[in-house]
Amino acid sequence: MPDSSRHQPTIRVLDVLERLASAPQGLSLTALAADTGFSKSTLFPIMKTLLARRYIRLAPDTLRYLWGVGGIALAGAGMAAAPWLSAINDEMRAVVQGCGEVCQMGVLEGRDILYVAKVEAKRQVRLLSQVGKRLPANCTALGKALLAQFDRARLEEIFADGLPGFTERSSVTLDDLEARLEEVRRLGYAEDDRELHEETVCLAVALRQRGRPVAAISVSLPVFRANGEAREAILGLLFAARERVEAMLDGLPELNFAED
Amino acid sequence: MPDSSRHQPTIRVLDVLERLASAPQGLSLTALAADTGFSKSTLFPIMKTLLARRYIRLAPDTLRYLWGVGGIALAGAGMAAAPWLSAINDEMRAVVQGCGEVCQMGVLEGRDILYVAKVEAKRQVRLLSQVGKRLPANCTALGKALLAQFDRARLEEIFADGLPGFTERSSVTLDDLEARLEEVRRLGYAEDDRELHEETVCLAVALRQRGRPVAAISVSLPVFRANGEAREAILGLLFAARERVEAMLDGLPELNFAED
DNA sequence: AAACCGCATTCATTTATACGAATGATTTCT
DNA sequence: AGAAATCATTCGTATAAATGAATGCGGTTT
Repeated sequence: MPDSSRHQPTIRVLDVLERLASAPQGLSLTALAADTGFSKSTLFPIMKTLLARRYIRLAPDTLRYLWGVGGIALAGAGMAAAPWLSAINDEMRAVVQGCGEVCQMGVLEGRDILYVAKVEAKRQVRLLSQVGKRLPANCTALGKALLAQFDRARLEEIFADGLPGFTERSSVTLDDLEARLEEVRRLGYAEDDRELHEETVCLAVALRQRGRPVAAISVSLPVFRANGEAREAILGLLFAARERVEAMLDGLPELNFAED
Repeated sequence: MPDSSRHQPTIRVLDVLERLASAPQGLSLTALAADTGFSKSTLFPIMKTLLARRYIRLAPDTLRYLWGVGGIALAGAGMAAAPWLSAINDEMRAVVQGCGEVCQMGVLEGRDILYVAKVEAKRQVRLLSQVGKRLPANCTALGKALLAQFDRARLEEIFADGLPGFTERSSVTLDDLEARLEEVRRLGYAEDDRELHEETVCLAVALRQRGRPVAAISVSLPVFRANGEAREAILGLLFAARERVEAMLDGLPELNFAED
């Protein structure tokens, strides 16, 4: 069936941009073809065009495609449309500077978390997430931080197709999820303890605009570094960031993340 | 001749994204078709796909396409690759807050200025530029701020195909351009007095990383508001922003805007 | 030095997309 | 209230792009 919302040429371009956006050290054409599932000959003219428009550039030594100034220009445009993104990004950088772990921001999209921004740390963690990608909200700290605003009825709507699981610790029943969300409401933050990935822990707080959660930020770290001391420090940073961001958001017109 | 660097499907997607990126109040499908030169039926499936991926969203009341969270995610990726962009953007916002006029940032690309970021002001100016677009460097304040680093020989290389002109005040000879660049070096800022557009004036300063200019920021305003007092105020803001940005850039690894 | 690997690039054919005209739905003007 | 304008959407056909196999190129191994 020719579904007009699955226009292949457009999908190809977006996939390339997204894949490249979260590959700081770049990707070769072959690697990109393998990653996206499109043939090299299909991608070739696309890459040439993106190069000509400077959305990407070729690493001078190795033949790898990197994010370029054209793409950065889009980022500039995005910030013009969403000035709060830049401010939140600064707070995320402060968090990363404070704890040395990667910080991410996400918004809720149906039953998924859409990863919207990321600030890398020196000590890298292998993450399943990447900017532009989606992961089930019930398996992520970001997701649970945002799902905590909903009652049982709303959750049933959202997860009408069931709760996907990644590891054996993932909440795959509504009852389990609801118990964890109650915990989130009580503590003021959400946690993902190896629910998405066996070796990764995440802590997240929701960011509210005039009481309404609009996004969430999280810190991810490998389980072997997630001792009590580190967690305390990270939570302190997240709470401080939340306070500053919310003060800023309350002064802005309403952010709209309407579903349709 | 089928030039692989002018792949139409890719161009269409980029044009749509760029056009929409610099339209804060959104565009209808028809307006977008008129703007980009593609037919509505061509754009239709592209828009549907961008909608499905949340790159754009439909304004609930009016049927206009707006920049969406998916696009914002790309912006997040761009900022992850270019953290300095967010910092510069903050300085640009400070400039706009100080003078109430639009502030833009650009990088040099051959003989053109590529507009990389923009912070809008309440009092809008009709600008020829928009984020992602290119304009001849010799006709813009941003361009001249950055061209001032080059000697005669390098300028001859860059403008081997001649100097394009927009108004009768545009510098269309190398001699004229060079005299103006000398002025830029002397004063420490560049000016475009109705050289791009009959009713617009721009002031720009180059941003240097360890002495090497990497980008420039400018303020644009209509000629009827460009009195001596306003100019003084704007230059003060630009100089202050430059100082803070350069202090920040000097602490970062080298920015790469390689041509190829 | 010859054979090999990983890479970008080209080519002919199949296949999917783009276009302009026509339709239907909604809003704006008189 | 009626007419005109504006908008999204669909359709058949002309056209442009996608595909996988084949080619060419630089560096590395046998």
